[in-house]
Amino acid sequence: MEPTDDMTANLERKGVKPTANRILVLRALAQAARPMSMADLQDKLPTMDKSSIFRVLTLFLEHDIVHSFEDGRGVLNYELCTSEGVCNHSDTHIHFYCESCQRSFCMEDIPLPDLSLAEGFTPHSFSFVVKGECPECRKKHG
Amino acid sequence: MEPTDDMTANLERKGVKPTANRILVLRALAQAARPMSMADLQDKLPTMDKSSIFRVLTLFLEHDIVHSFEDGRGVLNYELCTSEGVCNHSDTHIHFYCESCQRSFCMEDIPLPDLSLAEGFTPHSFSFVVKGECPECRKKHG
DNA sequence: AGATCCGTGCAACCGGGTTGCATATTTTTT
DNA sequence: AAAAAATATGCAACCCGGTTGCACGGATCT
Repeated sequence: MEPTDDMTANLERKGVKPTANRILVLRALAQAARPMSMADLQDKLPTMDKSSIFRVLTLFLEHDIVHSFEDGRGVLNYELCTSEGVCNHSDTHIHFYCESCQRSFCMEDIPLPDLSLAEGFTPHSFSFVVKGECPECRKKHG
Repeated sequence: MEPTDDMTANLERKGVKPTANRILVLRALAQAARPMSMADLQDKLPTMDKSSIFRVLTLFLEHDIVHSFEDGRGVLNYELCTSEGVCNHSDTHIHFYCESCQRSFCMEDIPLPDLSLAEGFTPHSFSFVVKGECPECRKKHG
């Protein structure tokens, strides 16, 4: 995990004032190294109010620090944008949702299939989720 | 639109007793010829209670009369299963969600891209949604 | 210091979805 | 046809994720 100094630097580089709460959220996301829902973050950050987490995430979204997507249940998940300059937006990769442990995974390596839509439909973004069982759960009780 | 007799026959063939409410829901879905959310159905069927619509839909799901999927906002949409015997489940085609008019469309003709998941991930179902603008909205204010 | 701005917590709200329960309505039994 | 059993419906209430109004509190500026 990155030390707090790096967290601070990251936030400042993206134009966000590094308050205590913002560092908490950023660190939680970095530690998880996996998309988290607001509920996940509330569990992990019991000192923070739900609305504060929400506002920090909203701010992070606006500043391309995180991106969000819906997991298989219609719940928003947030994950850190990886690359330095450009945000690795959710519409550039597929997500896997484990129906057993309710966790989301990024399938960064799998290329997005390029599909040709019907005439007249203008795509803005994509949301591709594969639901199933993750390797860990498969081992445990597969 | 199908006459009421056909609606009744359809329901009976799938093993569902054709009550007045069930025919109403079935007809609404058939008329729309497009996925509908519960909210859509509540608008279209003001005589029916929300919970009744919900229970009819749940029943229809169990009997492969409709299938459901999440549109781009995390809202469930329901659409009639087309083929006679086998249900044309949601995971067999892509959906398009128009961010302008909030309607969902089925892209039945577009083949599902076959993607190879990372080792150990077991897929059960897919949810592929493309968000953007539909032809109608594009014309109006595109 | 005083005035201002911004971040935060609390409570309340919203909308989609879901359930418990009591009342209809239909079906079965006699 | 009446009584009993089973099923369908409406109403109200609830759950949960997400969101907002508001007032307090700490930081910033001059």
